[in-house]
Formats: sequence, structure tokens, C-alpha cells
Amino acid sequence: MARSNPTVITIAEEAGVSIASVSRVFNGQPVREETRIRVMAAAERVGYVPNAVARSLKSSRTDQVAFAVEDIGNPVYLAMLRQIQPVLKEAGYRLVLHSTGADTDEEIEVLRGLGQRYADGLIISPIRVTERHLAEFRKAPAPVVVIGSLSEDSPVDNVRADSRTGVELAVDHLLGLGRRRIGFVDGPLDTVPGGARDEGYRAAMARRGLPVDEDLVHVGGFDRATGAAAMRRMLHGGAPIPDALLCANDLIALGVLDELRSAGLAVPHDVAVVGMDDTDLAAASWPALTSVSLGSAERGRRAAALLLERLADPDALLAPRVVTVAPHLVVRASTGGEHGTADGRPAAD
Amino acid sequence: MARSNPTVITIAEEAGVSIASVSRVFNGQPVREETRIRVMAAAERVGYVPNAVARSLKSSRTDQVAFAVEDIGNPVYLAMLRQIQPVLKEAGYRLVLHSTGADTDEEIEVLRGLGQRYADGLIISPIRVTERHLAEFRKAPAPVVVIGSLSEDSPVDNVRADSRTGVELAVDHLLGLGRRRIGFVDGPLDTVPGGARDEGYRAAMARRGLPVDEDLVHVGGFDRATGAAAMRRMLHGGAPIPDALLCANDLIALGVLDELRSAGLAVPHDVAVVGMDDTDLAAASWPALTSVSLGSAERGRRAAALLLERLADPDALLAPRVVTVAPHLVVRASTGGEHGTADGRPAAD
DNA sequence: TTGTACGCGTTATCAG
DNA sequence: CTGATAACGCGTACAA
Repeated sequence: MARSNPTVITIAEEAGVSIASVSRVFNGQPVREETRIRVMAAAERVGYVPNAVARSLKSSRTDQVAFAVEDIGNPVYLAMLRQIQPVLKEAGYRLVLHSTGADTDEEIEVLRGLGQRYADGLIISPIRVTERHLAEFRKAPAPVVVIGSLSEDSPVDNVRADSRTGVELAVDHLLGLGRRRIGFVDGPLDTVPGGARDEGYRAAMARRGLPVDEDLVHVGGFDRATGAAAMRRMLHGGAPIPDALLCANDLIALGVLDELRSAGLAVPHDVAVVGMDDTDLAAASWPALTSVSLGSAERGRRAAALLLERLADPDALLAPRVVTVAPHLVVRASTGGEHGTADGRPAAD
Repeated sequence: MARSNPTVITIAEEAGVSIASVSRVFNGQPVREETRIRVMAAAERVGYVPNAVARSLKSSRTDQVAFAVEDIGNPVYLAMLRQIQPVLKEAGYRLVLHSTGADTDEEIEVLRGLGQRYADGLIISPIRVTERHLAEFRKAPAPVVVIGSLSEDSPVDNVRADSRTGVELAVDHLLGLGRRRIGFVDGPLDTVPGGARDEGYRAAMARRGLPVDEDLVHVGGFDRATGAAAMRRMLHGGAPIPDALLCANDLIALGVLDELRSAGLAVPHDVAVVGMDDTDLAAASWPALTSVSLGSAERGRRAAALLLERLADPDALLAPRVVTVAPHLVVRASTGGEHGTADGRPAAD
């Protein structure tokens, strides 16, 4: 259906002008009006569209930005993506999406891949940050923005959540409800979120002068089964049960709810439950889940903004910047608040 | 930090060979072992990475595939993406993501954009299919696969769901439970999914010899508020209330559950509820939601496979293919089945 | 096996 | 204002 694609040369011949004029027309440079008309007419006639690749080779800009996360199915990363996408589009960039899987090597691969120059910049949210990551950040051939906490002197722009404050918000909320035996269920401690949330929990308890009862602390995966297992252990372990439970994400909290329900305990009457990340699941569950939002959406938006600044002026050589996004608590029924609502979204066929 | 990027020329000089040899080394072509070593050494020394853009210009392949949907936040599209991504990666393609918004013009823009040759192919799931879409499909300069029902003689590969059968599964299930007054809540009829599901509902009822009571049919948006509004109307409208409700997606079903709960009616005892799309929300709700899966994940996977076939042999000129993915019912508590479970997913910081 | 030279489609420079 | 021509970085005939 498509014979060999029309190029500037095709158009030049077709319009009886030089290829330089064709180029000028398509780049809005000063041209005589008649030339303009003829070129546009010729282009229209043969359906000419400028080749993005050739353009990139010449300009050494791809108009693409890459976004790399471990699993785009994770609502937290999805929330970031949903903010990043429109910001980039607005600025004229396409989005290249990498879903790396739990594999650290793949993340490194993405970083190195930047050397191929298929993208003008990268936003990445690593699940763990290793020395290799830092090394790659340092020698990255294009601007990189990292979402997730980095050490203070890291070589790249960094947008971070504030888990500690987030956890404090939840603890204070529960204390305000008169709860004192506040349990905690976390994911792996060697991940960025898992580690930060554990620290946050202990710090918050200490600051309130509350002892941490290790019988009420459970570490597993960031999944529903972990929440159920933790609750089961606490219910049947012999020790006094908690009157509140803080969960490191909403999925864990759902598991906790499951188990409380089958044990015939009432939420929040017997046990109050708080999740983290404030995903769609929080509003969908019953009772609707109070959840600590760590501002994933805003982190995405801020990261995109930082990157765009660098791209706008690649030679600026600004010092690495650190942006911290404040958490906030979304109170719903699982701690005695109001029921939440979810926004609408169309189906697909 | 990075002076002008190393190119084949840099390496050639550094290694004391010709640029052709450098190229050969990096493309696995026969080279004397010593040459190989020296080139690799030189490349290592200066940190050379082949430029993807230049390579593309030469090969006229970008190793990129575009995926375009209305809103990547929609769980259905997300499910597709999650399958498409790894398949493409495995085949060596990067994924360019377009989230077009409800705007049809933007979809057309994406289609036309293919002319810029920034991608080797496109997978698109349009919310509506207009004449303009068909025209663009016809003259697309690269292979296109459409997810969503197209007319029989459409010019491109097409992966479709089977809403009618899906709805029938649900209706049969409800009939099997002894329900007879089966209501229906749908989204806009002029969208692909809305239209298909409405037809499916009426066909299924007719085939079972059941009359459609228009008092039990409600059309609104694909959102939670619509579900609540519909249920409210049916409860307080004066007509006998339904003993079962089929909802065009899970979000609508959640709204229905909300309203039933505040009316003090029991699910499924008084009213059984069925959702569609089988998203994460279905397993998260309480009672867990029976839902019709239209196989979003499989549709994504199949679409990717079709596209890869075309890309593998661009000259094959196969006739357009149509793949229909079978729906299936996931029975949970909202119709009296077992409780569902959700898979685990890590949090992020 | 290796090197030279050209072309991929554009943009930019420099004369005219 | 316009046209010829040289890059951009790579792959590859073709010749040696």
C-alpha cells in the first residue's frame, strides 16, 4: 500500500524547490508565501510526514522520556505514571515505559540503556538502591530523576516521600481515638518502602513514649496474605490482641480485614485498621479503609517537572535537587470516620 | 562530565582499525579475534554505546511499539498493558505509551503520528470507532492492531471481547440461583463497551424468555455514583425491586453495594450483584464481587502476539485477522459463592 | 579479514 | 529569500 516513503527530496521535486526550502517550511522559518503554498500542497498531495528518526539524528533530541518502575501494575507507580504522562505530553515528549520486574539488573540495564540515546531523560523509581545504581546515576549520559529516598549527597535529582511523618500521622490519629496497643505489619525491610516504614513506626512510637511490643509487629510481603497471616498470629498467639493495626500498604490491610471478619471482630470497634498509599482499594473495601497517602501522584508530577527543567536547559548544570512530598491521612470508616467515595472510570471492551 | 560522545570513529581511531570493523564487532559479524579484542577494549575504555537513533535511521526500524488507550488508569487497559509490556520486551521492543483522554481527536493524532516513524507498530484500544478511525487504519504506514470490536470487514487486525456471551454467563448464573427480576446498570450506550453490553443484556434476557423491565434498566456513567443512583431509583421508585443486578463494570457494582448497604438490604440474600471486568476492586469489596471477566489480560497478550507476527515479516501481507477472547465468570460472595483473594503486590516509597 | 565510500532523511551553514 | 552541500552516527556494498 505504501511505496517508498516520501522525503524532503520527493517534496522538493514535486514542488520544484530545493530541499532546504522544504525543511524551512516545516520548521516555520521565513519563506516566500508562494513557496510555502507550493510545498504544503505537494506535501499534502503525497502525504508527506517528516521522519522523526532523521530529525533526531540531526538534532540529537528524541523528544522521548523514559519512566522505569518495578511493576506498573502497582497502584503507587500507576498513580505516578498518570501524572507524569500528561505533563510530558504537554511539553511535547513521548513516554517510554519500562516495567523492570523485581530484578535489580534490569534497572541497571535501563540506566545503561540511556547511553543508546533513545530518550532525552529518565524518571526512575528503584525498589532498592545499590552502589551500582549510584555509579550509574553519576555517569548517566542524560538527566535522571529518582523517585524514592536517596542518601543526602546523591548525584541526581530526587523526589521522596516522607514515610516517617506519614506513619506519625497514623499513629497520632489512632492515639486520638484512644488506642494504645498499635500493631504494625510491614513488607521486606530491605526494600526502600519497607525499611522507611519500619523506621517510621518505631520512631513514632518512641516519640509518643509508647513501647514497641514485638508480638504486635509482623514482617512479610506487601500482599494480602501477609496481612491475614499477621492478624491470625496476633489473634491466636496468646498475647493480648492489638486495638489498632497499622499496615504498610492497603493490600496488607485488606488481608487484616479479612481475618478480623472471619474472627468475628468488629472494625473499628474492636480493632481499628489503617493502610498506606491510599490506593483505589482503600475506598473499595468494607469498611472503607483509612489510609496514609504518601502523595504518589504529586511525586510523579514533581519528578516530571524537575526533569523538564533540566531538559529545557541541559547546560544549566544545576546542583542535584531534593524534593520531599508531604503525606496526609485519608480518614475512612476503618477507624471510625466517614465512608469514602471513589471516582468514576469508564469500562472498556 | 561527558565530552562529545564517542562514535564508531572514536573507537576506530582508538583501536587502530576502520569504522567498518567497529560496526562488525558490534553486530556479531565475522572479525579476526584480535580485532575484536582491540575494539571491545577501546569501547570499554571510552564507554562507547551504539547510538540507537543513527541505527534506526539506517535500518528503518525503531524497535519501539506504541500502545494507545484512553486512560491508562482504567484497570482494564492496565491489565492489557501488563501483558503487552513483557511480550514486547522479550521480543526486543520498547513500549511507547499514549494516554489520549476521552478526546477522539487525540486518538486520530496518534494514528497519524505513526507517519513520523517513531514506532514500528501500534496497538490501540479506541473508546469509540468512527469513520475517521477506519480511514486512518486503512492508510496506516505501520502495522496496527485494534483491541475492541470492529466491523467485520475492517482493514486491520482485531482482538475483541465477547460481551454478549459474558452477559449471558452472568444471566445464566443468576437464573441458576433462582433470580428472575434481573436489573441492569450500564454506561453510555454510544461507547464500544456500553453498546455491546446493552445488546448483550437484552439478547440474553430474550433468549431466556424473560421480559426486560425498563424500570430495572439504568444508563449513566461507568462510575460508582451511577451505581448508587441506579439502585436508589430502583429502591424508591415504587416498582418491585430487583432480586439481582448486573452492572456494566465493577465500579458501578460498588456503587450498587453502597446503596444496598445503606438501605439495610443483604447481599446476596435480598439482591445478588454482578460486576464486569473482574478488576482488583472486585476482590477488595465486601462482599467480594462476582464479576464477568472479559479477558483483558489475554486480549492484551493476543494483540501483542499479532503485532509481533506482522513485525517479524512486514511483507507477508496477511489478510486482517480477528481474534475473539472468551469471557468467563468469576464467582464470589456477592452472588453466594466463595470469597475471592487478591494477589500480592509490593508497596513503593 | 579489512578498509573506503556512500546513503539513510533531516537540519544548518554559507553563498548567491 | 533560495539553493547546494556538509554534517548527524551507523551499516554495508564493494574493492582490496
